[in-house]
Amino acid sequence: MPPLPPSFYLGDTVAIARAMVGKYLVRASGGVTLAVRIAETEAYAAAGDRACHAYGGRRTARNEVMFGPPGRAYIYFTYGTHHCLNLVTGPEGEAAAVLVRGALPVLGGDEMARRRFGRPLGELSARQRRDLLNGPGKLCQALGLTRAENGLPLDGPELWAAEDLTGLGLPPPEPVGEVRTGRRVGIAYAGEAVEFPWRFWLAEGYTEVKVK
DNA sequence: CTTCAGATGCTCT
DNA sequence: GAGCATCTGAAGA
Repeated sequence: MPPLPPSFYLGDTVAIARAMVGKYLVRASGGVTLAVRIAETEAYAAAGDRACHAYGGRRTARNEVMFGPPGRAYIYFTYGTHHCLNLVTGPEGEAAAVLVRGALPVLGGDEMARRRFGRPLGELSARQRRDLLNGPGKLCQALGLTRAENGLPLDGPELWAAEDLTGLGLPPPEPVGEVRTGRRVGIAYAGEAVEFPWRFWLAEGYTEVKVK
Protein backbone atom coordinates (compact mmCIF):
# COMPACT_ATOMS: atom_id res chain seq x y z
CA MET A 1 0.00 0.00 0.00
CA PRO A 2 1.14 3.54 -0.69
CA PRO A 3 1.65 5.92 2.23
CA LEU A 4 -1.42 7.42 3.84
CA PRO A 5 -2.05 10.70 1.97
CA PRO A 6 -2.17 14.09 3.71
CA SER A 7 -5.96 14.05 3.33
CA PHE A 8 -6.06 11.09 5.73
CA TYR A 9 -5.10 13.47 8.54
CA LEU A 10 -7.84 15.99 7.81
CA GLY A 11 -10.62 14.66 10.05
CA ASP A 12 -11.32 14.74 13.77
CA THR A 13 -8.05 14.49 15.69
CA VAL A 14 -9.37 12.15 18.39
CA ALA A 15 -10.73 9.77 15.74
CA ILE A 16 -7.43 9.88 13.89
CA ALA A 17 -5.48 9.17 17.07
CA ARG A 18 -7.52 6.03 17.56
CA ALA A 19 -7.24 5.08 13.90
CA MET A 20 -3.45 5.37 13.98
CA VAL A 21 -3.14 2.50 16.45
CA GLY A 22 -2.13 -0.44 14.29
CA LYS A 23 -0.81 1.67 11.43
CA TYR A 24 2.82 1.42 10.34
CA LEU A 25 5.59 3.96 10.41
CA VAL A 26 8.68 3.63 8.23
CA ARG A 27 11.90 5.56 8.73
CA ALA A 28 14.61 5.51 6.07
CA SER A 29 17.92 7.29 6.47
CA GLY A 30 21.53 6.55 5.70
CA GLY A 31 20.61 3.45 3.74
CA VAL A 32 18.84 1.92 6.75
CA THR A 33 15.12 1.18 6.70
CA LEU A 34 13.30 0.81 10.00
CA ALA A 35 9.63 0.03 10.48
CA VAL A 36 7.33 -0.07 13.49
CA ARG A 37 3.66 -0.68 14.16
CA ILE A 38 2.07 2.12 16.15
CA ALA A 39 0.77 0.80 19.47
CA GLU A 40 -0.08 3.90 21.50
CA THR A 41 -1.22 7.43 20.64
CA GLU A 42 -2.71 10.56 22.16
CA ALA A 43 -4.83 13.30 20.60
CA TYR A 44 -3.96 16.97 21.11
CA ALA A 45 -6.94 18.87 19.82
CA ALA A 46 -5.78 22.37 18.93
CA ALA A 47 -6.66 25.71 20.52
CA GLY A 48 -9.45 24.45 22.79
CA ASP A 49 -7.35 21.77 24.46
CA ARG A 50 -5.45 23.00 27.50
CA ALA A 51 -2.88 20.22 27.11
CA CYS A 52 -2.08 21.14 23.50
CA HIS A 53 1.01 23.18 22.65
CA ALA A 54 -1.28 25.37 20.55
CA TYR A 55 -3.79 25.99 23.37
CA GLY A 56 -5.49 29.34 22.98
CA GLY A 57 -3.91 29.75 19.57
CA ARG A 58 -0.41 30.01 21.01
CA ARG A 59 1.96 30.06 18.07
CA THR A 60 5.73 29.98 18.56
CA ALA A 61 8.86 28.89 16.73
CA ARG A 62 8.62 25.50 18.41
CA ASN A 63 5.05 24.61 17.41
CA GLU A 64 5.00 26.40 14.05
CA VAL A 65 4.68 23.10 12.16
CA MET A 66 1.38 22.40 13.93
CA PHE A 67 -0.13 25.39 12.14
CA GLY A 68 0.90 24.09 8.75
CA PRO A 69 -0.82 21.51 6.56
CA PRO A 70 -1.79 18.06 7.89
CA GLY A 71 0.32 14.98 7.32
CA ARG A 72 3.64 16.32 8.54
CA ALA A 73 5.79 15.44 11.53
CA TYR A 74 5.86 17.81 14.50
CA ILE A 75 8.91 16.83 16.53
CA TYR A 76 9.97 18.70 19.65
CA PHE A 77 12.62 18.34 22.35
CA THR A 78 11.65 18.01 26.00
CA TYR A 79 13.03 17.26 29.47
CA GLY A 80 16.49 18.12 28.22
CA THR A 81 17.03 14.67 26.77
CA HIS A 82 14.11 13.41 24.73
CA HIS A 83 12.21 14.01 21.53
CA CYS A 84 8.50 13.44 20.84
CA LEU A 85 6.94 12.65 17.47
CA ASN A 86 3.53 14.03 16.52
CA LEU A 87 1.46 13.74 13.35
CA VAL A 88 -0.13 17.06 12.38
CA THR A 89 -3.90 16.73 11.88
CA GLY A 90 -6.84 18.87 10.84
CA PRO A 91 -6.96 21.54 8.17
CA GLU A 92 -4.08 23.96 7.85
CA GLY A 93 -4.19 26.51 10.65
CA GLU A 94 -6.07 24.32 13.14
CA ALA A 95 -2.87 23.27 14.93
CA ALA A 96 -3.92 19.82 16.17
CA ALA A 97 -1.75 16.72 16.34
CA VAL A 98 -1.48 13.09 17.36
CA LEU A 99 1.40 12.15 19.66
CA VAL A 100 2.90 8.75 18.88
CA ARG A 101 3.62 7.34 22.33
CA GLY A 102 4.69 3.82 21.53
CA ALA A 103 5.13 1.11 18.92
CA LEU A 104 6.24 -2.43 18.21
CA PRO A 105 9.30 -3.27 16.10
CA VAL A 106 8.64 -4.64 12.62
CA LEU A 107 11.81 -4.09 10.57
CA GLY A 108 15.32 -3.29 11.74
CA GLY A 109 14.88 -4.49 15.29
CA ASP A 110 18.61 -5.03 15.73
CA GLU A 111 19.42 -1.52 14.62
CA MET A 112 16.76 -0.06 16.91
CA ALA A 113 18.07 -2.16 19.81
CA ARG A 114 21.61 -0.91 19.17
CA ARG A 115 20.46 2.69 19.20
CA ARG A 116 18.57 2.16 22.45
CA PHE A 117 20.88 -0.17 24.37
CA GLY A 118 24.08 -0.50 22.36
CA ARG A 119 23.57 -4.13 21.34
CA PRO A 120 21.34 -6.21 19.05
CA LEU A 121 17.89 -7.56 19.89
CA GLY A 122 19.14 -11.03 20.74
CA GLU A 123 21.35 -9.68 23.50
CA LEU A 124 18.65 -7.70 25.26
CA SER A 125 17.02 -8.76 28.49
CA ALA A 126 13.32 -9.56 28.40
CA ARG A 127 12.66 -6.26 30.09
CA GLN A 128 14.72 -4.30 27.59
CA ARG A 129 12.94 -5.98 24.70
CA ARG A 130 9.56 -5.19 26.22
CA ASP A 131 10.59 -1.57 26.75
CA LEU A 132 12.22 -1.07 23.35
CA LEU A 133 9.60 1.34 21.96
CA ASN A 134 6.96 1.86 24.66
CA GLY A 135 7.43 5.59 25.14
CA PRO A 136 7.60 8.66 22.92
CA GLY A 137 11.25 9.39 23.70
CA LYS A 138 12.24 5.76 23.20
CA LEU A 139 10.52 5.66 19.82
CA CYS A 140 12.31 8.77 18.59
CA GLN A 141 15.67 7.49 19.82
CA ALA A 142 15.16 4.18 18.01
CA LEU A 143 13.99 5.78 14.77
CA GLY A 144 16.55 8.56 14.80
CA LEU A 145 14.02 11.38 14.93
CA THR A 146 15.16 14.76 16.25
CA ARG A 147 14.33 18.40 15.66
CA ALA A 148 16.32 18.08 12.44
CA GLU A 149 13.40 15.99 11.16
CA ASN A 150 10.74 18.44 12.37
CA GLY A 151 8.32 19.22 9.53
CA LEU A 152 9.06 16.13 7.43
CA PRO A 153 6.07 14.99 5.37
CA LEU A 154 4.54 11.68 6.45
CA ASP A 155 4.37 10.43 2.88
CA GLY A 156 7.96 11.17 1.89
CA PRO A 157 11.08 9.07 1.29
CA GLU A 158 12.57 9.58 4.78
CA LEU A 159 9.46 9.01 6.85
CA TRP A 160 6.08 7.61 5.98
CA ALA A 161 2.97 6.04 7.50
CA ALA A 162 0.96 3.27 5.88
CA GLU A 163 -1.93 0.90 6.40
CA ASP A 164 0.32 -2.09 5.70
CA LEU A 165 3.83 -2.82 4.50
CA THR A 166 3.12 -5.38 1.78
CA GLY A 167 4.97 -2.99 -0.52
CA LEU A 168 8.13 -3.82 1.43
CA GLY A 169 7.47 -7.52 1.06
CA LEU A 170 5.98 -7.98 4.51
CA PRO A 171 2.88 -10.13 5.10
CA PRO A 172 -0.54 -8.51 5.53
CA PRO A 173 -1.03 -7.13 9.05
CA GLU A 174 -2.54 -9.06 11.91
CA PRO A 175 -5.89 -7.63 13.01
CA VAL A 176 -5.48 -4.73 15.41
CA GLY A 177 -7.63 -6.30 18.13
CA GLU A 178 -8.84 -4.47 21.22
CA VAL A 179 -7.83 -0.82 21.59
CA ARG A 180 -7.96 0.54 25.14
CA THR A 181 -8.80 4.13 26.02
CA GLY A 182 -7.65 6.29 28.92
CA ARG A 183 -6.46 9.66 30.08
CA ARG A 184 -3.37 11.30 28.65
CA VAL A 185 0.01 11.19 30.33
CA GLY A 186 2.19 13.96 31.72
CA ILE A 187 -0.22 16.87 31.43
CA ALA A 188 -1.03 17.63 35.08
CA TYR A 189 -0.98 21.33 34.22
CA ALA A 190 -3.98 21.01 31.88
CA GLY A 191 -6.85 21.36 34.35
CA GLU A 192 -10.02 19.51 33.38
CA ALA A 193 -8.39 18.33 30.16
CA VAL A 194 -6.42 15.81 32.23
CA GLU A 195 -9.59 13.70 32.33
CA PHE A 196 -10.24 13.54 28.60
CA PRO A 197 -10.03 9.92 27.33
CA TRP A 198 -7.81 10.82 24.43
CA ARG A 199 -5.11 8.16 24.83
CA PHE A 200 -5.34 4.92 22.88
CA TRP A 201 -3.26 1.76 23.03
CA LEU A 202 -3.15 -1.86 21.95
CA ALA A 203 -4.53 -4.20 24.60
CA GLU A 204 -2.48 -7.18 23.47
CA GLY A 205 1.14 -7.65 22.51
CA TYR A 206 2.14 -4.26 23.89
CA THR A 207 3.04 -3.14 27.41
CA GLU A 208 2.25 0.51 27.88
CA VAL A 209 4.11 2.43 30.54
CA LYS A 210 1.64 2.97 33.29
CA VAL A 211 1.56 6.44 34.72
CA LYS A 212 -0.61 7.17 37.72
C1' DC B 1 6.18 -5.68 42.14
C1' DT B 2 6.50 -0.28 43.49
C1' DT B 3 8.24 4.45 44.23
C1' DC B 4 11.73 8.10 43.55
C1' DA B 5 15.39 11.36 42.33
C1' DG B 6 18.41 13.04 38.96
C1' DA B 7 19.72 14.04 34.38
C1' DT B 8 19.74 17.73 30.98
C1' DG B 9 18.84 21.70 27.82
C1' DC B 10 15.42 24.02 25.18
C1' DT B 11 11.35 27.10 25.37
C1' DC B 12 8.58 30.67 26.97
C1' DT B 13 7.52 34.37 30.39
C1' DG C 1 14.19 31.44 36.01
C1' DA C 2 10.70 27.88 35.90
C1' DG C 3 8.87 24.12 33.80
C1' DC C 4 8.59 20.38 30.69
C1' DA C 5 3.33 15.54 26.08
C1' DT C 6 10.44 11.59 29.61
C1' DC C 7 13.66 7.84 30.90
C1' DT C 8 16.64 5.23 33.83
C1' DG C 9 18.65 2.86 37.60
C1' DA C 10 18.51 2.16 42.30
C1' DA C 11 16.28 1.17 46.44
C1' DG C 12 12.29 -0.43 49.12
C1' DA C 13 8.28 -3.60 50.20
